[in-house]
Amino acid sequence: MRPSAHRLGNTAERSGRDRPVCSTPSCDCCQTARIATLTPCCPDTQRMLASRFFISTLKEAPSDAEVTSQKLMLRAGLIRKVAAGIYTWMPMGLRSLRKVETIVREEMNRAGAIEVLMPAVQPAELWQESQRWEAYGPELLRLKDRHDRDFVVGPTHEEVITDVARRELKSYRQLPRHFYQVQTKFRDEIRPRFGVMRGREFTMKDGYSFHADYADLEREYRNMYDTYTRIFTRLGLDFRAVAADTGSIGGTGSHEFHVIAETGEDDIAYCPDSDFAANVELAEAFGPGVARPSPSRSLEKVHTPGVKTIADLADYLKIPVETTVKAIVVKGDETPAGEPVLLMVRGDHELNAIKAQKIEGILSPLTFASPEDILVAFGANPGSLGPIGFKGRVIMDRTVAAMADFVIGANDDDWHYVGANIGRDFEEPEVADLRNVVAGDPSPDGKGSLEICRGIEVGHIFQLRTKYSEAMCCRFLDENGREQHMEMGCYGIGVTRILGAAIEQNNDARGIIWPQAIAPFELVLCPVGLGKSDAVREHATRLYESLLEAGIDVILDDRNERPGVMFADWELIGVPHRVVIGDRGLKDGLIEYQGRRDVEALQIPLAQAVDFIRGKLTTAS
RNA sequence: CGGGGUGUAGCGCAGUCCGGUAGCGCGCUUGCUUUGGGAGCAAGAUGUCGGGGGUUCGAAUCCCUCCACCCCGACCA
Repeated sequence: MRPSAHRLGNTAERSGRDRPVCSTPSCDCCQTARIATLTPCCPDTQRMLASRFFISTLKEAPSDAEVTSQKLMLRAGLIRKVAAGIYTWMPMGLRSLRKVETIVREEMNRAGAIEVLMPAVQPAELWQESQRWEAYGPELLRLKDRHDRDFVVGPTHEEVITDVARRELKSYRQLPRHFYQVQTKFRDEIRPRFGVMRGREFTMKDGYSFHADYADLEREYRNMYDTYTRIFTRLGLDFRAVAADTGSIGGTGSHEFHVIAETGEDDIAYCPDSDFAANVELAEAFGPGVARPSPSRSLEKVHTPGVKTIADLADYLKIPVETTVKAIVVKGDETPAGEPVLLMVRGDHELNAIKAQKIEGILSPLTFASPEDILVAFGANPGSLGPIGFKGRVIMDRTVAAMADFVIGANDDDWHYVGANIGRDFEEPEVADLRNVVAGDPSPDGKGSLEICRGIEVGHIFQLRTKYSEAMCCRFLDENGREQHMEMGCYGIGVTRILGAAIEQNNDARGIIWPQAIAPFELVLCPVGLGKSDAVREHATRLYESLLEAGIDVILDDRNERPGVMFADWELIGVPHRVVIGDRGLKDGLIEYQGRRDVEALQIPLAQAVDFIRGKLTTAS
């Protein structure tokens, strides 16, 4: 430890202690230290004075900030932008970041995972071995060292960890093993956006588990599902585990963990009455579950001049959109390729490309038929298309299958049919799930109906199986002495993104409202008139000491700012609890407490302050 | 990468069309007054006008070029 003048002059105060500590936060020694040296005056306590900390708030956000969390993080001085998608974590933001990391580590350790730290820069050879050197696009940041050897800045660490595992784990006796790390990743996103929510450089907790058989992988997968649930609960976030597409990674099980927020990038369908939740693109859409009514109207061709869209049509005919049917023409993949296929979806529903392209005979990725092909096949242009008179393949959505007397294009420009009926007016088409689910649809698990909300993906767990162990020869000897590939699981948490998501979910006009568990400070103590009132100074100091002693993560705002400035700063920063101490209340022996979400402050007798605050901190989330 | 837009003081912006010695608000510095919701008065400091090239007596302004950043589309923690 570096000796400093102010400490040496304060020996009386530290007698009886091993390490130098000054006894009051606003003592002369600290006042001197503030000018004399940057060494913290009390490095061995949690002591935090606003005057020694770094607070840098902005009244206006930089104009390139887009979303709420980004603006607030910039304004509150949590982060500063260095380049597109690359940020410096300022002291205030770092405190929150560390708290998130700590919770993640505690729960990962508790779940039996073991921490490692792998390099950010990795040799190209490993990526070539897993074939991802080619498979990964420009998102993978590649670089050369001075010897002209290829490296990447790791966007993820499957290769490195698999390399570790194949060198270290030889026997089934060493399995299972779960290694995790908290590391900086780099993904050269085409379009970094939304501040810390989609940065290029970001912190991620990534864990990789190795198993002797699939049953054990499944066991660990459930263990991680529970662990993630515990982590996001402790973080104080409103979240949902969502069934996800296994995508190109393959494997059977995959869940995303989403923080629920209006500004999220993903649509999630969930059932309020059960645990069901899935990406809107993935949730199965059912029909109304009732038999198709029999036709009650005759088919009638009506003139609809200039009507091109479903909205126009409903508007023009003054009918509900739900009585119309949308016709979408896509390319088939059967020979001859590109043969148009007609898809029918109810007017107010949305075609789901993922579902459609999975249907046999439809070109994947889903491709719309060209206007020329449509004209040839239908004799009309988009806007007036329908199944009546069309000779090709027709597939209708389950909901359409239960409709009668609907409105559909007449395959004649500017004409539609009303009173159209399946089977009577055209041949019964194939039925498939073609659309996105909407709010009110029955839940696929049969327990009530679905709601739609938006979410921010903050975690993802999936079963890799043997994809990497096979590609990289990661094998072990089983109890029969036979060589086998390890089963692998992979579990990620977007640590930096969590902070953005937490703010998206918790803010108001004044600023951030941190969940207590990840607030940079739990409590701020604001003395009013610190510079001119001895009583305020004395009581604030004493109360501050008591709060520290009670183990509370408190900062004393000793900047001697005007109250308006202090309040505005701390509300922007989002500290969840505030205590104000001033002459006004002190003359009646009172201090003031206000929670960040509270409308009014409470007057609390000074004598009960610590107990009261402790109570508030333990009951708050 | 394709299409659109913006670069002027630490932050937010005006000035550019129509060339003539660069401005406003916030912030910053100093002094005095103030001190329960982003203080008042006074005095100050701060700009390669994104870079380079060109046109012109003269360029933030017109032309060319490069760069950075942002917005709209596919990826992902």
